[in-house]
Amino acid sequence: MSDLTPLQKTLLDWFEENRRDLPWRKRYDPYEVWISEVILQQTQMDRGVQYIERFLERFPTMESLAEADEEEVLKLWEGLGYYARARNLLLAARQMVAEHGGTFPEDVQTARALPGVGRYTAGAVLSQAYNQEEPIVDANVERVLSRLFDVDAPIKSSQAQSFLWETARSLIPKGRAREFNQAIMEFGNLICGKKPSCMLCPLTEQCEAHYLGIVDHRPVPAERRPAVPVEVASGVLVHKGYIFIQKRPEDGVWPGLWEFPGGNVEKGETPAECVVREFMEELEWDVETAEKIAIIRHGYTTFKVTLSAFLLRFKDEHEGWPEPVLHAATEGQWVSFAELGKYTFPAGHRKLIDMIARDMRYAWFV
DNA sequence: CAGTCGTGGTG
DNA sequence: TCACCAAGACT
Repeated sequence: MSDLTPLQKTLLDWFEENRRDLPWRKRYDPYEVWISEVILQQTQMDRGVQYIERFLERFPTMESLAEADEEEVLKLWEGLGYYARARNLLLAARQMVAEHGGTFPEDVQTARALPGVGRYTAGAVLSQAYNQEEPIVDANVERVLSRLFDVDAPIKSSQAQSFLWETARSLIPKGRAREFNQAIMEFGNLICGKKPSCMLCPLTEQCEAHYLGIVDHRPVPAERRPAVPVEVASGVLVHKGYIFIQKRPEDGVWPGLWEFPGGNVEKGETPAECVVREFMEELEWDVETAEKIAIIRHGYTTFKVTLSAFLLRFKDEHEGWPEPVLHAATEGQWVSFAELGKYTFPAGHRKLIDMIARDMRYAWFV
């Protein structure tokens, strides 16, 4: 421990003083670390922590998760996005119970063979749970290292990435990977953030970007394509007080989530015409719009979506329950409004449900 | 390897 | 209001 570089010592000392209480830091249990890391992928800490606590409360062990239903895992995931993570989590848990004695693998190759475990997550779990000297590079580490070493290549370029991973590996002090990896991430989160607090930083004297006065220009972001505007329309079909929902396919956007049927508004078509057409194409049902419920704006990945939502009814009288011919879903279901809470919806449709619940116009079926 | 995969916080 | 982006993985 005597041969720490100033950089290593400063980060470790800073972490000693400033480490936050986070869910997996009580025991560094491999299962808890793994769950936490997957939830935190592309997710901000403050938001992710709440999901971590709920998830670990419901599924405290590898075995309990392996026995879970996908529907329940998805429900816990609702609102987090990137829903393939949830299904991969379940698949990996079952794989670990079946093949690895219910524990997270202790070597990188085996760990990375698990669905949803990439370079970052493998290093994060192995270093934090087992104190193995495996590096990690996330957005926090990218900020810290790109500023300390003035990385001028675009941060996502293969050049920059190979430098970052090599550097991250070389910086790990012998026997202290658990502390150091967390230290550099926590530092990147609390001090060397998007808007860095250089006034509070104990590393300014070793920071090339600070010396050059270009901290705000590091890291160099990847050029980003502008979000494409998309207009969609969805319909809440009410029949005898019940609402029709369908389950999305296992691939593509929102895999395995439930939704109100609908689709993209084509050129020369109104949103209302779109919904009617979509119900015919997706379900072979002849419906008509009763009224417009709301317009909801939300974005996902490369799109910014304007969602027009309509209340629908069947065009013709129906004695019983018409059978849908599913063309865009794996399952269909008639449910009461109260039962909608048990299903997992994309954020935009969840917003729609909340709006309906609060609108007195719809008290008759809510 | 560049595109896909969400969402809410933030300035 | 809006662009940027976060403890990335997969194809």
